[in-house]
Amino acid sequence: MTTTGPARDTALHADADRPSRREQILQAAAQLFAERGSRAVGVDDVGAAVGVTGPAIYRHFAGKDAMLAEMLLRISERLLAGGSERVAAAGADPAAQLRALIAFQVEFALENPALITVHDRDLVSLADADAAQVRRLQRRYVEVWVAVLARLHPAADAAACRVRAHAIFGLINSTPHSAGQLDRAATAALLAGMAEAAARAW
Amino acid sequence: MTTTGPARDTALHADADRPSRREQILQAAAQLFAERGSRAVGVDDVGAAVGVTGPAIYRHFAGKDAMLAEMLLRISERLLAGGSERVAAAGADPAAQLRALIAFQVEFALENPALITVHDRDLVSLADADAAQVRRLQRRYVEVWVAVLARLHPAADAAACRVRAHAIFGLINSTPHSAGQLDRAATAALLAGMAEAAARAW
DNA sequence: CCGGAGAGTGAACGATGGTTAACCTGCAGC
DNA sequence: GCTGCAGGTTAACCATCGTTCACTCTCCGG
Repeated sequence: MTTTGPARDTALHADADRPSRREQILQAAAQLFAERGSRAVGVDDVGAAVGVTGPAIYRHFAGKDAMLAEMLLRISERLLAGGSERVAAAGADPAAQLRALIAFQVEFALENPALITVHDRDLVSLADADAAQVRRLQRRYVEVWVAVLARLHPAADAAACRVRAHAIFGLINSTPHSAGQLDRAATAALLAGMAEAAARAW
Repeated sequence: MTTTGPARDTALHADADRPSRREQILQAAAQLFAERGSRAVGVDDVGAAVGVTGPAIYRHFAGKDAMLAEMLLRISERLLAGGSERVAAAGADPAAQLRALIAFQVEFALENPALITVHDRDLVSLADADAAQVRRLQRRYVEVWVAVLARLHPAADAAACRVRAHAIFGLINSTPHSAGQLDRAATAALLAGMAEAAARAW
């Protein structure tokens, strides 16, 4: 197993638009973690996926856990930031806000099935402090949804809205399980329709 | 083929209503696997959870993988059998069949959150042959749903129904994420309502 | 009373895999 | 040209953990 040509080129004349080695590692790791689970993936595997040996990882990350922690933190941050942003941009109508949130989540899930998979499968593999941080971010994202759902269901209490939000996440985040069944646009439309129906039910 | 009858060996012990040691182990393992992930749980942990040492497990299972394999196979079998049964008992009306399937899945998910969690998180930790067997059962269960959904949406093709089925599973199987928010009955009603709305959307 | 099977124990073995150490290399900038 | 740092490499270290082994101990059937 020797290094192939292209990996060398990027190291030589650091192309600005080409992702850095660090980003390559994170992306490759996400893919592998999603396929086999983080604990079943060795540092050597991640290295091999980007054309280096295992210990080279330690030039870019403090360790395997740090890699996973950064991965999950980034996902949670992207979701929270993106969700908040879309709601703010959707005006004051809760129905429009809901549609914006759904569109965002569907888009994210279809664009990053590996991240979605790792996000909830490997949270338990995190050190306590990191897991707590990720959960804090997740909770805030959930509350963004809950705020919108609460305005759509004035009679429902927050707990019910939370259950509802998690259910919608589960619905939309099912994409890794149904990959390759339909083309992207059709899947997006179907999931968005289902999510909206589920959000409004009762 | 180590699948023996349910509680046959309880006859050996005086108190027959207590589950056999083998069943205790499976149940404790399911709980631990759900909490930390199967690869993070040691044989010693499972043993300790039922009051024995690690190696004692080997009196009841060929190994750790065999334990996980039996766990996942049982879940898949229970789902397939239960789903098929409920559909058959629901008569010819596809709407009634759908309600029966939803009620069954909701009931199962609320009754066995740990099994639901392990079922889709630790499938990747299985040996190839076992994983293939589990996936075969899962596929058959999905097809039970697809058959019902296809009759509700005559214009939709099988692929769309499959996406729909996975989305509904995701919705209902979100229970481990929203545990403790509402009481069981309220959660069941909410999820069933959302699932039905999602199933009928468009 | 006796012997065998089932169940459990503590100790040891071996593989796996994360991490570290020591060493190499090639461009950057005085 | 020297020097330094960024990034890689190989080899070794070490902890963890699944698994096996050689024993007990305790029922129970004959």
